[in-house]
Amino acid sequence: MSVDKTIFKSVKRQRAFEEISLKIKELIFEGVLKSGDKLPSEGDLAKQFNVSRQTVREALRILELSGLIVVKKGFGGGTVIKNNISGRIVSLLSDAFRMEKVSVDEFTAARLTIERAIFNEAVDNADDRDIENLRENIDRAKNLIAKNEMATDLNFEFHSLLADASKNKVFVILERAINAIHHDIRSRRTADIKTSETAVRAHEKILGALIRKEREKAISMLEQHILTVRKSY
Amino acid sequence: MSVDKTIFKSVKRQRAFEEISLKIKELIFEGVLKSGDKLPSEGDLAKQFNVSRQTVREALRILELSGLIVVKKGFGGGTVIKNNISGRIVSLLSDAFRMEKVSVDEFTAARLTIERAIFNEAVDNADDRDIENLRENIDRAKNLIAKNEMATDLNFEFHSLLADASKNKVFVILERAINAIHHDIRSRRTADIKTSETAVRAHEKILGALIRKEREKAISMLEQHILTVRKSY
DNA sequence: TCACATTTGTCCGTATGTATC
DNA sequence: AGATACATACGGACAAATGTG
Repeated sequence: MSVDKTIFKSVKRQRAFEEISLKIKELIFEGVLKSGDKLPSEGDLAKQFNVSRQTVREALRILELSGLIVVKKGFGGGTVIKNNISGRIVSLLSDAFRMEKVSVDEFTAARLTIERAIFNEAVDNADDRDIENLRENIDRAKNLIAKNEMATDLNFEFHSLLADASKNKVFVILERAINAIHHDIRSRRTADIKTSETAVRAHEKILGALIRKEREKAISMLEQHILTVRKSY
Repeated sequence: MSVDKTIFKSVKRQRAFEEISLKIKELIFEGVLKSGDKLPSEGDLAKQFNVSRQTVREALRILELSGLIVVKKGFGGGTVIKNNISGRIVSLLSDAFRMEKVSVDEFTAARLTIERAIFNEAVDNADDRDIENLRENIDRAKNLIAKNEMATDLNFEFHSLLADASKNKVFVILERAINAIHHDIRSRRTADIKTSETAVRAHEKILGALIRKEREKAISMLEQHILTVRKSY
């Protein structure tokens, strides 16, 4: 019997900066380096890894583009561990959509699927705290609109809170990506306050259905809501 | 009425290498630089942009991590435009799942959702060529198994081909990510040929249902198939 | 097999910019 | 305002890889 081919993958000799970025990455994944921790300065890292500063810098670029660190210059600056992977995913998805010319319809179809699933899981797994967060989101949005202000960010947040309530981290990640891309699409057209208001009303109904665990009814409302938003583009 | 906050985003002064990477990126998106085109050497780029080679190199690292170029060393080497964005997305999703410690059950739940949606879309949109590719995949897998060899890669490919048939590029990207992560999970346990065989038989039935457009029946088989695989972990 | 040219990979030293104290 | 500790950027050099003649 032949051996699984995949064990031979990637024998390509690594470049020094790749090796270094991988080493630091492992330390982050293992929890040795936690969010907020500061890495040594470029010079120190160069000494420790016994390479030049240029090599260290390229390794840091990789970690930056992987959404694992942020770099600040000036006094007290330096590289700090900070998880921004989902931000990077969003950025790449945007690129992919531009390159592969993904249409808004394709995006909407995928969004419908995922939001449906999220709602279904949320019905089963939402706890009191989730319900409270969702209700608070709606209240704050309504207050803004009463003051004749847009509630865009809160309306996006509603869907993220639903994802939280699903208790599935995959959905949380995917929803974050969807939100960011949706935000990107939306920013290209002029917004009006009426849209915000319509959205909040839909959210309120969806929350009610979630509490009463009315699956079918809520999901068809959710679909309606998403398709209404899509039409406005 | 208050103005949308997002119009003020990112006034952060760009670093030179960011500016350069952005400029090249735009040329790629505009189609001025096409897949297969070779960029000038690092030295030439440094002269043209009037910066040092170090700066150019960091810009190239960004483009590399963005899945837009590949770099080859030595004579006849250099930087070539090549789209590998989805590969990068997959890699980042894997990172995100590791960071957030996504469980196999969470992953399986999300996978079920997406594969169900893919199959549904595939029923509507698959053309003759898709069917042919799926059938060929199964035939080749069966041939391997007849020779007592594993058909792991082909079995993964089957699901990718289904995603292709859905004609939704978002699903194609998501399915690739699922495959990569699944592959990662699977590699941690010993594989046996019986699993390959079971999978191919399931694939064959699913293809049959796809051709006959038997939605419900096929989807429940698909679910069964995915859950069987999950149990083996 | 062996030199050779080209291009990336890596190193060192130095200078400048920048945010905080 | 000035001292500081960083990142950012520059220039020149050599090492390593990789096709070609």
